[in-house]
Amino acid sequence: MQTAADVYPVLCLAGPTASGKTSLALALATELPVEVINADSRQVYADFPLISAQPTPEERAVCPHHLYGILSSDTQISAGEWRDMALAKIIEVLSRGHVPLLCGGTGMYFQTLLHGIAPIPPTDRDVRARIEDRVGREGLAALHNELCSKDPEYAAKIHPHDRQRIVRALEVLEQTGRTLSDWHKEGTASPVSGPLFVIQASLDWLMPRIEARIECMMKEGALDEMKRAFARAPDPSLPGFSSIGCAELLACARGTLTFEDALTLWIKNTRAYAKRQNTWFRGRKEARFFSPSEGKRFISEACSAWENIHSFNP
RNA sequence: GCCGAGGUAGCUCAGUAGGUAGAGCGGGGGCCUGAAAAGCCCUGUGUCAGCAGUUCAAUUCUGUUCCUCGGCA
Repeated sequence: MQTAADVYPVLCLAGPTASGKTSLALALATELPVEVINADSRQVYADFPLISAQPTPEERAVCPHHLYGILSSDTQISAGEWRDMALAKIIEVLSRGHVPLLCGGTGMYFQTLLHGIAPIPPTDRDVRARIEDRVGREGLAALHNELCSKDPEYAAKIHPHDRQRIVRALEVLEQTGRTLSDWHKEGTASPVSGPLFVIQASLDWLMPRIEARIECMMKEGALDEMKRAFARAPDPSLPGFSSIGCAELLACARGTLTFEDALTLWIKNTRAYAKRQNTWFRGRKEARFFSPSEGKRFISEACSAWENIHSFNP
């Protein structure tokens, strides 16, 4: 049973890439003593401030920002690890009497923060590598069959081609001795609560902004940023390199893509990503949607939401 | 102007030994419990360039017109 003191209030601002989250967050900072906490799985990497569209130093100077550019490219982060870091930051911000504003585009991160995540212990990288190796030798179908007999409940939920989830399920089973579906039945209550504001922007509206942003990134040295990161850690399979744009820029640097083709591909992939984000957020029943032109409404609703929360948590 | 190769889904192309056609990409829709900017699923009727001919039947054969791309002039 949770007491009121165990509930940590937050404000959440989500939306697809290039929908204007950063500027809205800063606008809110003029009304409330906001501290922004990053809820974006790519903006945690220090080597890619430009490519992952982290707030600029000028933007960060407006109010405190947390969890941006904190990891090296070879460091893996998981949704659960992010949640633990974010929770620590939230508590810290609240202790200063400030407003934690979670801001980002990673739907799953908001999900884990607001609704919790199964308490599965971290898994060993070697275990996954071994299972991946088996996929290569025995074929995915064999491992899917294995999952069907060992954890039929979870196997029924995923597609036989879903390699990532098949491997994950077998890995958890091997390491914890419990099935994933079993783990998922554990209570996942979260001590964090607050409104989830979502910018709802159509792809038609987003596209010109995405194009402009990427062209701007190119001008501001995205290619150099990638080259520098690569010089520091010359392995594009490292976790930090999975931002959209990295593979495209790397191909350009290696000469397998022209500058123009890399740009086109980067834009295309970003569009597909924005589409997926929209699909994710659209399905959140607790979300409070607003259009990009309703920034003022967001500000006032966020302010009154915070006031309400505060009357319960003085 | 001549010779050759082509004109099939938004794009790149496959194909039909004559029975009105299919992949990839793109687009659209969706899923999502620790890699999530990841991963995965569903979704393709288009005068098969135009016209005429042969045929029960032509996108497929023949003729012709137009267009594109090479080569020769």
